[in-house]
Amino acid sequence: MMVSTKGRYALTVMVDLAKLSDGGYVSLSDIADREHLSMKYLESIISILNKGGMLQSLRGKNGGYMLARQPEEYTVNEILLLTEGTLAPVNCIMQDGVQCDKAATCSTLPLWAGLDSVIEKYLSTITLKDIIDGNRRKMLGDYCNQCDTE
Amino acid sequence: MMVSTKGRYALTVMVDLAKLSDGGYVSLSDIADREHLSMKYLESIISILNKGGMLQSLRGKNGGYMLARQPEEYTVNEILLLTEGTLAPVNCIMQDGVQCDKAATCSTLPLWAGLDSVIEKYLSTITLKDIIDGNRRKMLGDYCNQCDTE
DNA sequence: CTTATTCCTACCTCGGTGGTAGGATTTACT
DNA sequence: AGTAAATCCTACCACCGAGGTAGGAATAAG
Repeated sequence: MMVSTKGRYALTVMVDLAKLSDGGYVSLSDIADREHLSMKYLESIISILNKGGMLQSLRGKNGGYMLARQPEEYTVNEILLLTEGTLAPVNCIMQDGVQCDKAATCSTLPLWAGLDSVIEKYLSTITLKDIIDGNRRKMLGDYCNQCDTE
Repeated sequence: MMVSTKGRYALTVMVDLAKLSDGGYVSLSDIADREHLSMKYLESIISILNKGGMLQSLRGKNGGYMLARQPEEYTVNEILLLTEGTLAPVNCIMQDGVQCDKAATCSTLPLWAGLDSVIEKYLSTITLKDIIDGNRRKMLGDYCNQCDTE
């Protein structure tokens, strides 16, 4: 498992807010109810998103959260990176280069680096807007770095 | 983390054996020494590979392991699938379809399915031969499902 | 001043990861 | 026949992150 519930719920929250963007502040209890998730657990997750500058928040009555930018300005990659810390598929790939001491002679390292790159490229092309629009062609089908001109 | 040491070491062992293919049986202690890994731990991993039909083994003195097929006939995907059980990046994607009860209405499911597909496609194109040949272009660069005619 | 909300800190349980330990069995070689 | 070298098998264990729960403090609207 590469993406835990933390990252998955974070994305769910962001999508939920994206659907309601330009509708004012949305309370966490509303989100939790709509998505059938524990509000207390969601609290710790949305806190990461908020501190990471993804959201605007307002405390007190009638407070809540809203997106800080437009839905098309968020990539899935940055949302997951913020909440998960890393999306590297293996321990020997770190976010800022390589950590293993056998790296220089490791035959399998290029494979892991390639996998990491493929994942990052895919997640960086999908935005919140793609998700709320249900852009299945972009998400599911015929993914290609170079052919895709859309 | 999507691939644990189990899968990583399994691939390392397979690559090690691929480099020595057509050289007779290779003992586990030789592999462990060469790769600087615990022999006892490797034992449990190579047992999975062996039972999965990936290897041929010979017990007793001068025994050991060798590949059951040619290096180019193994994809990284099948090796990792055997040892890790699943390569799904999230819990809501299973090897044989979808498990979550909210699947029908889930906005983010197509994204996870797409990610799963991208990972599987990449790992299925790389063989043990690519790794021992150090085919960096195929592993690292310019990966594309449709353009790639090689 | 009450109510609804975000914000903050601490705590807990469970299963998987990453091994270790010890021995039984099999085969080659002398 | 006997010994050494190897695979095979079962059991065990410590640690840590995942996936939450609990309780309250601060803040803002009405």
